[in-house]
Amino acid sequence: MASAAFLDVHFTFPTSSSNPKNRTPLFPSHLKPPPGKRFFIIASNSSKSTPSNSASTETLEYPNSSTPSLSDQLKPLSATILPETAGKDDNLLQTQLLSKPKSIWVNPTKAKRSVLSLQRQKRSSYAYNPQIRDLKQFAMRLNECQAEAGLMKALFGESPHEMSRENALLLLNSLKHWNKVVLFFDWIKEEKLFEVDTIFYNVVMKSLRFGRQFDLIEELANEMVSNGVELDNITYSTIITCAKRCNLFDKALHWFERMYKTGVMPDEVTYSAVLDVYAKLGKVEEVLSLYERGRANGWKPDPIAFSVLGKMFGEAGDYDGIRYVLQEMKVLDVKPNVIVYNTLLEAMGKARKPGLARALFEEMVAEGLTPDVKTLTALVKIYGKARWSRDALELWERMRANKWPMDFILYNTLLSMCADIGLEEEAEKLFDDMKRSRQCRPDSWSYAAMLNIYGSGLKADKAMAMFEEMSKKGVQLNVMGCTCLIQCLGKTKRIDDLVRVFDLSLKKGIKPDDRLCGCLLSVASSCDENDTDKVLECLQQANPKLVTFVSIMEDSQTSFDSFKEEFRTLIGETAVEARRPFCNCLIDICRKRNLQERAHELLYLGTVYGLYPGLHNRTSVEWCLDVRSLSVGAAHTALEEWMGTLSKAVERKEALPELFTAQTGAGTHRFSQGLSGAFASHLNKLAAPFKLSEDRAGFFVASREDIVSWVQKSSTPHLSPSRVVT
DNA sequence: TTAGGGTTAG
Repeated sequence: MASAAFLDVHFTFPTSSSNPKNRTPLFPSHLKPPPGKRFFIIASNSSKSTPSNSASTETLEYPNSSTPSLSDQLKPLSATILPETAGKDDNLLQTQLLSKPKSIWVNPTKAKRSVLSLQRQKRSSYAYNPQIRDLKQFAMRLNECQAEAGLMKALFGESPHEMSRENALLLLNSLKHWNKVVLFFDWIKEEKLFEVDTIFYNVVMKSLRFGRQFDLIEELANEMVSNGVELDNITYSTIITCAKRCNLFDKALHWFERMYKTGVMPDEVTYSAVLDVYAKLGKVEEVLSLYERGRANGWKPDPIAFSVLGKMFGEAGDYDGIRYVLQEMKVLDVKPNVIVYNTLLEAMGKARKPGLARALFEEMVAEGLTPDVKTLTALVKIYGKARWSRDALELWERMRANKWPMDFILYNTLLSMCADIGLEEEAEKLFDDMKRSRQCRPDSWSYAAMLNIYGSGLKADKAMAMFEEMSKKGVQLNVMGCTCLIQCLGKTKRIDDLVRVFDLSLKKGIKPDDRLCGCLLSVASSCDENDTDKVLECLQQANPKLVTFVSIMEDSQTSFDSFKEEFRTLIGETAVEARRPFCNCLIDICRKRNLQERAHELLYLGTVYGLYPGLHNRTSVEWCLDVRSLSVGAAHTALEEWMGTLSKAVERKEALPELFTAQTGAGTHRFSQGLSGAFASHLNKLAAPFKLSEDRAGFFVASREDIVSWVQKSSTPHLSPSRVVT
């Protein structure tokens, strides 16, 4: 019988070796657990493994009722037994574990106790059922029937054939909604037609999983236990994956631990399902620990297990991890299938490795695999984010030449890629393709991508035409499309159109998010007073607290302390990605209204709350002000603040570096254009001695001598920083 | 296609 158990769970064997002295040592001497440490027990009293899928009849004794959780148990394991093995190849692992007295659980020539059964659970075969047609028809009738529970149960008795075990199973499999499946199952039990066994429970659970009814699944599992019906690997994997899909990860792990406790050894399906649970929890160490443990026991992971690992490393943006997965597959001679390639491509994208993603894709094609829509979607997205226009366009050509499959997500991803790279004509062509295609009509995402393209190119007429077209075709505008359009209308100063679009959007049910509010605030910060009021009226409907903050900001009676408190509350309630834009726009508004001190206070607060990380960089040879993530007004404010700081440093005769630089970026990014020019004119206004660098694009530079002489020449204390930020 | 695991969109 299987008798692996986790950790310091003591168990007794009702066999000749129940005396601990007769057992093979649990750990090789070099792997003995340090005193007081808990360990994962994976060894056994027997040199032969007898994996079993059935519930154990062995008595398991527990020293106490509070068994440590699996993750607690895994921690000491990963920290002590196998810490340096993760990420290394299998040979090394073998060498490490075989170097001293032979471990009973790593010797590949011997079968051994393991954490998983190396044999997948066998399914029972079934004979062809000649009544299948009638029963399927009967199932169809039941599926269409809307009757209440009592009537449904009466209908079950009208089966065209005798309700034998086989017929009932067939019918159970053919019912679509979990509600009816449960009703039918209850009926079978009430009628006592035959004993329901594990397979029946498994079929019902599968249906419940589809309906995400974890509570009901757990109820059934407990019913099995009380009725003495065996829970097998299929039962456990269904329970575990249902819990996972319902985001009940603790439940998933609870049932996994329970398997071991009741002596059921997981097979590779259950095991990889659990790897995925840990992966989804972001518990990389635990996943690797289980993985290595399985490997040390002779498990040859299949593509599905590697897909789980690949996805996990992708989520973590861990490139070394991705390489590890590739390496392991190579060592074990496991050929990746399309899904594994897709997962690894996604992962490469998340790890920001476009070149390696391209190489992997070529390898996949060279292996003779045909990329599917997910493969292509992943790659298109990667090229777009990397702004690799040539590769993106070549790929598109290839897709058409090879007649590779397309779907609406891929079309939309291609459109988004065009927006990222600024390929207007190509996007228009794609959009037309899409309109002509039978399966893929443009939807909200497609239109949002087009609005993004026209918006960033400031093509307000075309953007408005898209907006009208959507309305005519009955395509719902989404919040992203709305944001792109509003941004475009704001930048092209079509404020009346903007107000109309905004009002219509609200009527159509758009729920403004913080990005849209940031966009409105940005428009408000850049137009004349009359228009600003119109935009703030829109903002009032979307985010009244933000508008209130603007008036607090303008009120000279507001003390710094209460201003700070208001700012803290506002930013705390704002989505992370919109915080810096909010602060930038608020500073711009202050500068436009000649509220310089408030602008400096906002920059200070923004820095304190971490909205401008890396604004100031100091080394012994160079002090740099990096304003690339600032708006024009915020960059001006930061420059003034910095020059004030530098003046003080000179006056105090502090040690200064040789070089001072201000980095604005070269303006190649479509959002940062204009910052360099605006910054230069402000330098000019302050008569600050920075010059555009000839050899470092996007940098303004000044020497120590320049700065010192500038300070000495400036007789009046023209710039006194309100609060020094360094 | 009749019981279980992995992959796509600001």
